[in-house]
Amino acid sequence: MAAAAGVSITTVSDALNGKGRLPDATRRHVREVADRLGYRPSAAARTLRTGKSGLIGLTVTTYGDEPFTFTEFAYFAEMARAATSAALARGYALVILPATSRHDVWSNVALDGTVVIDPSDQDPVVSELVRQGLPVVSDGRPAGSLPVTAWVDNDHEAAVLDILDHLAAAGARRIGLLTGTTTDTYTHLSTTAYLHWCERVGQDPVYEAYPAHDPCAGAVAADRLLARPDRPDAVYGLFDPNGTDLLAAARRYGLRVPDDLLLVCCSESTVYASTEPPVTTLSLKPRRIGTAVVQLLIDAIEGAESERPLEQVIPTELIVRTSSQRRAPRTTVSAPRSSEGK
Amino acid sequence: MAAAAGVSITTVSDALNGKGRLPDATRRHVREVADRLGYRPSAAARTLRTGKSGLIGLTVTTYGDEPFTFTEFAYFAEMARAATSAALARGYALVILPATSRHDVWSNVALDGTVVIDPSDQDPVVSELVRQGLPVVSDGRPAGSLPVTAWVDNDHEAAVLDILDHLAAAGARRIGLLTGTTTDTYTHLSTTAYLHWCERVGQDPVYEAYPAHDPCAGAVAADRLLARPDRPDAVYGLFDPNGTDLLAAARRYGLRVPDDLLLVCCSESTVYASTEPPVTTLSLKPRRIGTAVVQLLIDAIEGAESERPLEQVIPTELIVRTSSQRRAPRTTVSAPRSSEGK
DNA sequence: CGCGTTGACAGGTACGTTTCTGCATGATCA
DNA sequence: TGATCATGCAGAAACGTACCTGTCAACGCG
Repeated sequence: MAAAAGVSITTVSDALNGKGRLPDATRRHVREVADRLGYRPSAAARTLRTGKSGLIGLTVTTYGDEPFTFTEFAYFAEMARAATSAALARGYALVILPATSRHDVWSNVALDGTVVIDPSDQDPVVSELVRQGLPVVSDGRPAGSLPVTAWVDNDHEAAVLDILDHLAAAGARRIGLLTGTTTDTYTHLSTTAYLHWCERVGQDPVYEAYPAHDPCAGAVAADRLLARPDRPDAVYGLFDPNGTDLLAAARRYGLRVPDDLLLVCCSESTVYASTEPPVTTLSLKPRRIGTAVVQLLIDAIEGAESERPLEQVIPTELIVRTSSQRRAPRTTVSAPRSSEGK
Repeated sequence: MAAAAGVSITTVSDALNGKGRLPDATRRHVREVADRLGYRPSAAARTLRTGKSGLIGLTVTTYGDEPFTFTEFAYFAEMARAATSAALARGYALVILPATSRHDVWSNVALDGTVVIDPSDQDPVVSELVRQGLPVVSDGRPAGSLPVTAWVDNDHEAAVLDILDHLAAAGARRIGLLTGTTTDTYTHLSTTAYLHWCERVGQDPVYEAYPAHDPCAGAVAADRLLARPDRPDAVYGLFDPNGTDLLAAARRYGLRVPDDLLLVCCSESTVYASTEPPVTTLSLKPRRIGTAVVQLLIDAIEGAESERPLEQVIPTELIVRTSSQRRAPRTTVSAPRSSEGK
């Protein structure tokens, strides 16, 4: 390449990178020759020399041997999409790396930093990365004393309390929960928030837990919840498919939604806008999280003293639809309009 | 590292890579010291030296500036998941690279090969990659004369014809289509197959097209289709959300599914198992496609004379549910059982 | 005893950049 | 006119690995 342009290697490098002291004529000439030859500087050599690869790991938790689960489809897809966009805009690319992947794959790719989704308590991958001096930013606050560089999360407790209040305000007397058996932070925080709320308002907890990675188990658990003798008159489901599963279960038991059963589930899916009835959902705003996580990580990589806070809480959004808005009870004569009526 | 173990660089390399002629004692010693020091060979240096990075690009088509669209969520997520697993199992990792991404990002990452999802006619990225001598395998047969190394696809025409026959057998007299305005191969092949079928059986085509990347437009198009004077009594929707949108539209017009309207849509989503009624879906088997694509690509990368065919057609699967199975018509006395009845 | 052979390593080079340093050349200025 | 200085480039040293090519000892064999 240098020979083809009749200049030295240095000049080529400087011309292509806009450095050095070169007259515009030389710069143009080199670039032209490079274009004509289809010359691309070697990414590997550049990485070796500069120590920067422009690659960011995106680590997803695995259940079994699959990288990510049905439960998280919509969330993961949106989050990954936003993260990809944000990274790209700053010249980085994302590498998908399952947390439990073989060690050789991890050490075979030169990463500038890593995004970790929902890291477990003593995640060995995270510790290893941090030990190597790589910045690690997590989606979901780190459990235990995991030494991440920064994290972004929702306020799951507040979100759950909000939903329970919302359901109670809509007339729910006994609110049930569909939760998971896994030990991740999201499930844990949400469940304890539910239990605290029950304690506070003096309601017996009514919940069913199932392995969230198994879509069939979800349908069964939804059914079980509505088959209980102490059947709830409102349910919050922590996972994406719970909404359709609960709707189906309600139909099986002849329960009308929202008349006999109020429903909310946590989901990023748009299908709940056109189910019968449309279901109220809690959005965790994966796009904002994905963007924020990547920004924090790249700030850390580039050593820019980030003016962003290193621990960010993204607000959730409750999208209220028919399933959690009870019509005026049929057994009651419709009361005169009152904006204060409880 | 070499110094710490008291041996030469060569010996370290040989010991860690299982090459050379070293006694087990030396090999163990070197590995032990490496472990103790937390030493990891530099991926960048290895890539530079060997010319192999262990990275595979995963190129997704973009609409607007977002890497992938709502329409393809479930398909993309499943396909990417399978591809990630397959790549990982052979020691490779996936890099997400939007097709329209900035050129500098593409040339900043050392790829061994690339998977392209639904490449457009004269995709400049693909041409560039091929020119560089990199293997490219596409999900979806290449349009035009795109010189991909190999491809994997479904037989979309056959799938559509199958569905139309299925609907006709269920009693449909006028079958409508919900299709897209984009020019990708999937939309094109499916639509022409529909038109051919209509011509063959002598039915006037009844279809609405909308920009598939816009979820709102889908709902509107579904509504439009059922509002037409020549309203179809059966509809096939090419895109994932069409099922729920059509169900909602049918409810608005007081049409019962499947009694007044038969419904099928192409989707990988499990929600259609528990909608009211459950909707018949066509699965394109993204997991099989993702796996096959990665296998072909890695075979090409490693120069293994693949015993796999370079053009693979993955069979689709029609998951028949209530929405496309008409009960015995109410206006007719139920006929004696006859397995030949048309 | 000499010679080939094999085992066990060390040396050195190349991979393709980036970047520091150096060296001309011509212009500017005292 | 000589000293200073900016300009325009070339040389060369890394970066850390893989692998080819030695070298040196020990050993078996005729």
